[in-house]
This record gives sequence, C-alpha cells and structure tokens, in this order.
Amino acid sequence: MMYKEYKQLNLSETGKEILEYWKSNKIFEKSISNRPASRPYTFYEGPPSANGMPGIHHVMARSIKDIFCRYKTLKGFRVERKGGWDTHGLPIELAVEKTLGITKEDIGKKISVDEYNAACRKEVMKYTDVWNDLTEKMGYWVDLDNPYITYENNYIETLWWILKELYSKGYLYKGYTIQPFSPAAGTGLSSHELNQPGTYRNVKDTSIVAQFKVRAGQVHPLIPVLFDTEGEDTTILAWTTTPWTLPSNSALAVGNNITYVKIRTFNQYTYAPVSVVLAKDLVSKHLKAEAQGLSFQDYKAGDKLIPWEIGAEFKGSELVGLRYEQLMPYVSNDDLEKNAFRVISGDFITTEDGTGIVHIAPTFGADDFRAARESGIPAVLVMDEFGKPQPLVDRQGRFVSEVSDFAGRYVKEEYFSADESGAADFKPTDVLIAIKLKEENKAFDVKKYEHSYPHCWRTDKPVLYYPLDSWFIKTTAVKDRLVELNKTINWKPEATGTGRFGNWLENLVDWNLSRSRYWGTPLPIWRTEDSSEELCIGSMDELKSKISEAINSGLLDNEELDKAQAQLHGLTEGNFDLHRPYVDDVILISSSGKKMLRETDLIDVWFDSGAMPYAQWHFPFENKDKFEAAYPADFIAEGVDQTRGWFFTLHAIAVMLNDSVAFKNVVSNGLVLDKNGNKMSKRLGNAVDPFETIDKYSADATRWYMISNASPWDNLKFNIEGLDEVRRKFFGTLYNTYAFFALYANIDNFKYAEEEIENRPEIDRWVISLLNTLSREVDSYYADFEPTRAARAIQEFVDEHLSNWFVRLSRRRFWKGDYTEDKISAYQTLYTCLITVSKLMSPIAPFFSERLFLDLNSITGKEKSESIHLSDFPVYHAELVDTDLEERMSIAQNISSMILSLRKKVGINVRQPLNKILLPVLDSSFQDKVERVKELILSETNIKAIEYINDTSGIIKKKVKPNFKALGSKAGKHMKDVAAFITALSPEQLNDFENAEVIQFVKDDFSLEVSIGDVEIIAEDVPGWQVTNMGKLTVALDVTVTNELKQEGISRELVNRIQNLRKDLDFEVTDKINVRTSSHPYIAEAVKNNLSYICAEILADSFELVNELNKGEKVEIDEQELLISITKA
RNA sequence: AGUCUCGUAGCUCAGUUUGGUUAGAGCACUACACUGAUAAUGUAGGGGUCAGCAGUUCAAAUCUGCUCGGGACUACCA
Repeated sequence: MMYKEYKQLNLSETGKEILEYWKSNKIFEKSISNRPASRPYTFYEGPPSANGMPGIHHVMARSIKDIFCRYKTLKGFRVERKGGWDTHGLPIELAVEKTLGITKEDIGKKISVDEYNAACRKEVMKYTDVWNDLTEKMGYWVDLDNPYITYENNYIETLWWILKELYSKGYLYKGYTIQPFSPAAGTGLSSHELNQPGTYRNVKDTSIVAQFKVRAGQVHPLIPVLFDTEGEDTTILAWTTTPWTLPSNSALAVGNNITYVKIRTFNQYTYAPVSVVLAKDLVSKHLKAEAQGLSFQDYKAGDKLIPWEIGAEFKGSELVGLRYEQLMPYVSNDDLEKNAFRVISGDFITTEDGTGIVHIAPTFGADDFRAARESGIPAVLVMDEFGKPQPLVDRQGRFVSEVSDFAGRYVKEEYFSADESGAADFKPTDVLIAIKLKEENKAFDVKKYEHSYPHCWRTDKPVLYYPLDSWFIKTTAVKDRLVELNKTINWKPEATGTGRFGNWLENLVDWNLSRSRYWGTPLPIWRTEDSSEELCIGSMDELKSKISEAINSGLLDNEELDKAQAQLHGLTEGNFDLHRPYVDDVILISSSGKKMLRETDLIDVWFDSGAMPYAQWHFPFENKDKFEAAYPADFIAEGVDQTRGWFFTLHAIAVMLNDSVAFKNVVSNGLVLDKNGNKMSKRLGNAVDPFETIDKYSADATRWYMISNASPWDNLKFNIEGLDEVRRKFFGTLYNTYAFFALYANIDNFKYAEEEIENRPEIDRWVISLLNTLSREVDSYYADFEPTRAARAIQEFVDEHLSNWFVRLSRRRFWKGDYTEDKISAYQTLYTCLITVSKLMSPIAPFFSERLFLDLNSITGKEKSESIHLSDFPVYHAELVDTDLEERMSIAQNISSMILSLRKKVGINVRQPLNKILLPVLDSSFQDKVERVKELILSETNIKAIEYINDTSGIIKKKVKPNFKALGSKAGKHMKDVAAFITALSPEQLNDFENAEVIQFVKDDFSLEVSIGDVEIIAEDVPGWQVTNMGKLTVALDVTVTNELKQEGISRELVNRIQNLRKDLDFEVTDKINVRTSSHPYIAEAVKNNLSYICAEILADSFELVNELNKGEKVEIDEQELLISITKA
C-alpha cells in the first residue's frame, strides 16, 4: 500500500467520491450513533419552504449550521439534526392559484376544495428533490428521512395543544387593530403583501389644515391665555392628507415637549378673524413671514398678505386636556361628548411637517388607535344592521348613511367606477369635504399634497387602514420575562440580541395571529353565533369527543348529523384533514345547547415554525422523552431576517409555555449579495446558482470561501473569483504539501511504524508547537461560534508556517540520504501536521479533509475511525508549546528574509554562496537565540557564517526611539519635547544613558527621569556594509565573492542545470545517472574542486569532462554555453 | 421616518474592545529571481485624506458628537 498520489487537485471530484463513501458506509448515521446519548447537543433546524428553489444564501446559512454540529460531534457530543419543512402560508396559495390559473373566488366553484388542498400539498413540496440534492452536495448533514412537516395532522395537533395551553392561561383573545385593508378586494393585507415591490406609489391627495374650535366656557389652565379678548375665535390647527377621516375625528394629539404658539390672523377663505394654535417651528410653513406685524386695521377681505401676530407661547403638555368642538358632528353620543374631543399627548408627534398637532381618528390609523386607547378616547362608531359597532366607512370603502352629506360615497376617488369618476361634474369626496369646511370657516388651508401611499398589489387601488377583528396572543403580558430571558441567550453577533431583538422586545405589541387565508393551520376555537360561549380544542381526541357530544345532543339536523358522523369516522381512522374547509364543517354544541362554529381564521405561519421544538416530536402526544432531552436547543442559526420571525416566535412560545428560553446560542448570518453589493435576484440575473458553483468549484471551496471571507453576520459580497483564490491559495497549498509528503513517504516506505522520535530538531519542535497553539485557538474559536477566525487561523498556518517555512526548509531532509532518525522525525512531524490540520478544518471543509484523513490514515492505521467525522478533535498539548522557540524561529525568518532582500539589492543570487553576515548584538540573550537557529538561516540564505558584533566594537551606529506608550503617561503634555530630546541625543549622551540607565529631562519647570525601559535602542547601521533594518533587527551582509566562493556558485549552477535536465528527461527522483559535459574553462576548476558535492546532489555515478562532446543539451551558465549529456546509470 | 449595522489600498478583509508616532495581509498589477512541492514559490515596487467635519487628548483609523453614503429590519405617519 502506498499513499495515494494524484495528478492534480480536483475538489469537485473529491466531493463526489467522499459523498459516495459517506453514503455507502453510513457515516452520517454513525456520527450520531457513535456518540453517547448521555451527551446530547441539541440543534434545531429552521424549516425552509420547499416551494422555492434554493439559492446560494442557503448554502451560507446551512454551512454555519453544519460547521458547529460537526464541531460538537468531534468534541464527543451526540448531535441529532431533524430536518423540517415549512409548508403553510400565502406564497403557496399564490403559487397554486397561479399554476391553476384561478383566483380565491374560484375555489369550490371551478375547482373542488379537495383538489385545491391537494394542489397545495403538491406545490409546497415541489422542489423537495432539488433541496435534498443541494443538502447532500453541499455536505450539509441533516436527517431528511424523518423530517417534520408543518401541514401534517400530528404537527397541527401539537399546535392546537399549544394554543389551548395559551388559551387556558388567558393569553389568547380576540380584539381588533387597524390593519391594511383593500376594500376593492374585500380583504385584509398582510405586511408581506404590503412589501411587494410597487405597492408604495406617489399620489397627490387633497390635504386640509382644519380649524378645531376650542370650547369657550371650559375649565382649563390655558383658557385665559387662549381667549384674551371677548368672543375670540380660538382654534387648533391640525393637518391631514386623508380628509375623509375627519368625520371620525375624536382627539387631537400634541407632543409634550414641543413648543406651540397662539397666533392672531384671518381665515384666507372667509376672511374672518381667527386665532390659531400650532407648533412654533412650523409657523413659517403656514404664514408668510413678510405679513407678520402688518396692521390688522388695514386688512381687507381678499388681501394677499394676511397680517398675523404671535399672541402666546406654551408647551404641548400644557395643552393636554383642552376640549374642542367636534369638527364634523355627524355622529355623537354621551361617551363621545364626555370622553372625546380632547387634546392628548402622543409620542410620535414631530414638527417635520403639518402643524405639530395630529388629528386622531382611532378607526383609521394604527398610531391613532394606540394613542386614543392610551388616553381613553372612544372612537366614532355607528351600529350596523346587526347592531354591531362599525366605523363611519363600510367595508366597501363608502361612507355610512349617518354621514348624511356624503352617505354612500366612496372615500377614495379610485373606488368609483370609471363612469362615475369620469363624469364632468365629478368631485372626489375629499374635495367635497374641503369645500364644506371652507364654507363653514373650518378650513385654514387646503392644498394638493404628494406623498407615497400603499396600494393593493392585486387591485392597484389604494389601501385603507381599517379596524379588523383578529385573534391575538398577549405577548405583552410576558414582556418582562421575554426581555429577561433574552439576556441569557448568547447572540452572535451580540448587537443583534441586545439591539435589534432587544429593542423589538422592549417595544413589543401583542402578536396578531389571525390570517384570513386558506392554506394554513386553522385556529381551533369554536364560538356560538352571539359570541357568548366559546371552546378551544387542544387535541384530536378532544375534537372527537366534542363531535360525539354534538351528535348525541340531538340538536343537529340530518345533514349536519351525517357530516358529524363522517368526521368522527375520519378522526378515528386517522384520515380526517384538519385543514380548511373540512374543519370548518365541524359543528359543536355549547354547554347551554347552542351551535358553535369555528372561527374562520388561520394562524400566522410563524407560529408553525416557532412551535417546532414541540411539534417536531408530536409532543405531548408522543415522544415525551425525546422532547425533554432536546429542549431547549443548544444552538440554532438562521439569517438575520429571522430576528423578528423564527427567532422571536421560538422565544415567545417557549417563554409563554415553559418560562424558559428555546435556544441558548444563536448565530444570525447576514445576506449574500452579488460582488457589487447588490441584492441577488432572478430578475436582475445576478443570482448565483448553488449547484453550478458547487459543481465547478466544489462544496469545500464554496464553504471555505464563504466562511473565511467575512464574519457570517456581515453581508457577504459573493465573488466567484474568490472561490478560485481559495482553491489555489489554501486547498492548492495543502494539497501540494500532502503530495510532497506522499511522494517521499512512498519512496522511503514511511508508515509511521516507528516509535515517536523523542529528540526532534528545532524546526520540527517549532512547527509542532505552532500546531498545538493552532489547535487550541481553533477550538476556542469554534466554541465561541467564530468560524471565520478559525478558518483564517488554519489558513495562515498552512500557508505561512507549514508550507512556506517548514516544508521549504525541510525539503532536503526528505529527499537526501538514508532513512535516518532525522528523516523519520521529519515524516512524523509533517504527518502529524497534516492529520491535525485535516481535523481542524473538517467542520468547514468536510470533503477534502476526509480525503486527506483517509489517504493518510489508510496507510498508517494510526486511528481506528473510518471517517474523520467520527474521530476526536485534536487535543492541545501544552507541554509541546515552546514560545521561546517560536520567537527564535520568528527571528530566523526575519533575518533570512532580510538577507534575501539584501542579496536582491546587490544582485547576488541565492545560489552564489557568501561568506558571512554581521549581526549587531545589543543584548546578550539575542545572540543565544540566533545561535540556536543559525543552521536554518545559513542554509536558507546560502551563507557560510554569522558573525556577531557588539557595542564595544564601536562600529555600530545606534539609534534611540522613545517608547510613547511608556512615556506618554509620565510626560503628559510635554511628550513632544521629551520625544525630541530623546531623538536628538548624541552618541556620547546615549552611551552615558545606557550606562546610567536613566537620564534626566528638564525643560522650564518640568523635569522627568527617563529610564532605559522607556526607550528602544536599535543598531541602525554598520558603516561600510550592506545593511537593512526591520523593527529592532539589523543585518549586515558581506558581499565579497572570493574565487573559491565563485567556484562553489558555479558548481551549484551546474547542479541546477543538471537537475533540470533530469526532470526534462522524466527521470525518476531516485534514478542514478552518468554525466558527460564539454570541458569549458569557466567550469573546469569549479567541477574539479567540488566534484563530490556535485555528484551527491545529482545522484551521479560518474562525471566526465570531455573535450569534444557532440550530442548533449545546450545549457548556459553566466552567459557561458556548454553541452551536457546525461544517461541513466 | 426610526432602530441596528457597515464605510481602512483597484478588490476582499485584519487592526478599533484597551488611543502611542512608517496603518497591515491576501488578491490584482509591475519588475526581477527561483525552479526534484512546479498549474507551486521568493524578493522588490507602485497603490491610503483609515467616508467627511468638529471635538477630547501631549498623541485619534481607534474615544465623543454631527454629517454623508451602502445595507438590513421596522413603520408608513398627520
């Protein structure tokens, strides 16, 4: 058996092979079953929706999930990962309607409900195969054989159980909120629909600044200020872009800290004298500056400049409580008279535009609704035909009959038919309201105003904000616990937890559960028609027994009875579908003997996914032990867009149900953008196909690129060129390192059969030391959910240390000489590095690391694991870490690099040996350190000796630099002077300073004792030598080339040419040769004096210098041409 | 509009928590070298208003405030 050698690196091919290997050996399954059940590490899979194609961003999110699960497996934990599918919701309905070419209204008509239901089921799993394929190819390990599926009855049953628990705790209630509503479509719109592109459009609306008349006779501290003359007409100004809401006005809101003024002036339409209240900052927007202070006496009706003057100034808080007359008194009652038409304070008031005073219509604005409720302001409502309260605008968008002047008129122009709005005398309702207010001296100003307003994406008509009934979960009741428990969650990045998520919790509102949709989890609440009795069902058994009760009550008619029997039968047989409309047909009987129908709402799909810790196990109906063992999750990860989605619903349900967190650690990753930082979209054609990417560049390179490039929570600018770089730079280097190892280990038949070599050379101990430091670092990075730092650390080790230094400097040890202890040491060291690196990187690059592990381990058999993913994470050996050695090696690297730089500067090849370098030594330990790595430096740079020179020699030119950090705190503002003083020290002063170890700085009345530790002294120059500096290091090079050195140089050139020939002729590395060269005077001497060296290098049995050589390869050394002929011995 | 986040070389990113005097790396580019790891490698070079402005400080990429720009989320507001 030999170490496998490859023609070239092919990561994609490796991926495919390893995938096969995993499959046929059931490695994934073993990675779970091999770990003890007593050490679980719980991971929750956030369910993707399989009705869309997976994108490259899914590779990102899933890489992160996979990395930490694999890492914890290596650390000895059992990590179960149950997959899941999110199957409900609007996108699926829309997709089905599109596929079938139907609308919602056609359901039950053109297409049967059964067919529709089946179509949804099919639609939602449309791309399951594609998803499974991606999951496999990208190396994401998750159990797809037993996934949870949110539409299954068992899953829904758990949801019902949870809902009933919440219901019993009093957390479930029916209320109403202001929601976007499309009268034209007759349906509420979800925020998702409102976020469709193109829904917000700029429109021109009639805007009115209305005058709300302050009641005269009331008791309020501000009355004397507001009315300083008898019969003054004092009004409050409020601006609106929706005049149709003015009949519903029931309050005015001001900002407590905003300054308001009362201004005396005239109404521009009626010319009547009026005093108006508005925010001081906004006066200039409503009144002309040049008209201020004009004579009131001289004002005539119709004058362009209307005089005005400021009468008084006060804070918003002083206005609160002030009563005013209802602006458009169509509807009133005792409650309104008593509690409405007051000034209240609102936290959302700004002085950006308008008047700084906001007209409040609680039925038509979310802010209005909230502010009114907080201040106890009732809404303006009328009774509909069933005696239920209703706003002044009906669901078709028309004024109710009570608004007599405009009864039956649509409030928005766009709702009228084309015929109606096309008529010559047609005026929109807003305009009619404006005219009426102008006539009544209630309009201060009327203007067209352009702003963006949401439109229904289906009907293209403007949306109304409208009060709608909904079921809510009272999350506000547990707000404090939500906040408190959130603080125990480890968020990556932290800011998402404290910031985005924390703020969201602080400003929590109740969770609106209701969706008036079709394909989703039905709300399990049945109510009597008069809403006096209701029942929440928490299981299928409960539903069964309630249906039985209904059957036995004798209150169902025959048709209902038949259905009930069928339902009961279906439930018993397990083939009753809990979805609409089947479940809507279930009629239950209340305790007082009334029929109960199900509330038709579905619940928010986010509830589905947030309940997965319970529902994935069908808890509490089955798998109690499994649930308990896997709750809460140790780790979850999703995109940052899930902060208010899945992260929230998981948290909320867990807190309300168990008063606990649902997850302990969470990584929220950022977006994947295209290389220019734009969002990827199919429309723009800049979306990256994950399959193509994996196929071409491999999953490993893709994963490594994504993880190493930027922290997961930063947005990733996905650039395909980056994949190439990763492949070349990291995987290429690692592959080369392995290939190098395999080449020579096969020649020497190294199988790691020998005992560990105890006394290894410096370079071996050095790289092992770094390797252990690396293991510890990478371990802590993974543990800290910092995969990027882990990847970068591994990469740096492989590139900089292992390949670029250890292998480069150790090459001779592998190919030269016999199978000595030193050689075995080199093999053992390199082997250990490779196998350890493969383990460290395996969570991120599971395929290549597996290949590496198997290729190495199959020969040595050092580990019994049949897969790297079944092995254990490398153990950190503190005793193998030698920081002094690491420092020495770093010095060696720097000195070598400096010598090479000097050689470059004077134009002397590395092949040309040089006699010596000079190293100035300013402290004695430095010389010891260099001495121990001397051989490495000399062979790396082809120098014969290092000579140390110290201070006393007098040829070093020294330089002193202040240590700002040390001196800064002492010198304070004199730092600049002190620095100048130190830099300007003469050589003699510096000498004295070094001997005394202190020097006194005095300037004016400031003095400071500078100690030797406050400065840095370096040898800057050795006059007459080629010198270079790097930090504290200084190196001088002897560039004299003696005749002897020249001959050695020529010998090396010759060796090099012959080696090239060997390679060109495809000789094996181990082939012995015979050499004949033309006897050129330039080389003759050199060959003679270095013959044994040359022969050893090129594995020559004989080397002849021939006077006449006819055939051979022409080579050139220092511009001298000669012929060389080599043959296998 | 609010909240969060980012802004450092042509590109991708370190460095910012804890302020310290030549601001780093890789890629790309240019030149030279090397060539039993070779679709590799080394050395050198050019390339920076550390987004901008102001402040604190002896000293600011780093701390504070404001502004601008990108992105995300939330809201849609008179």
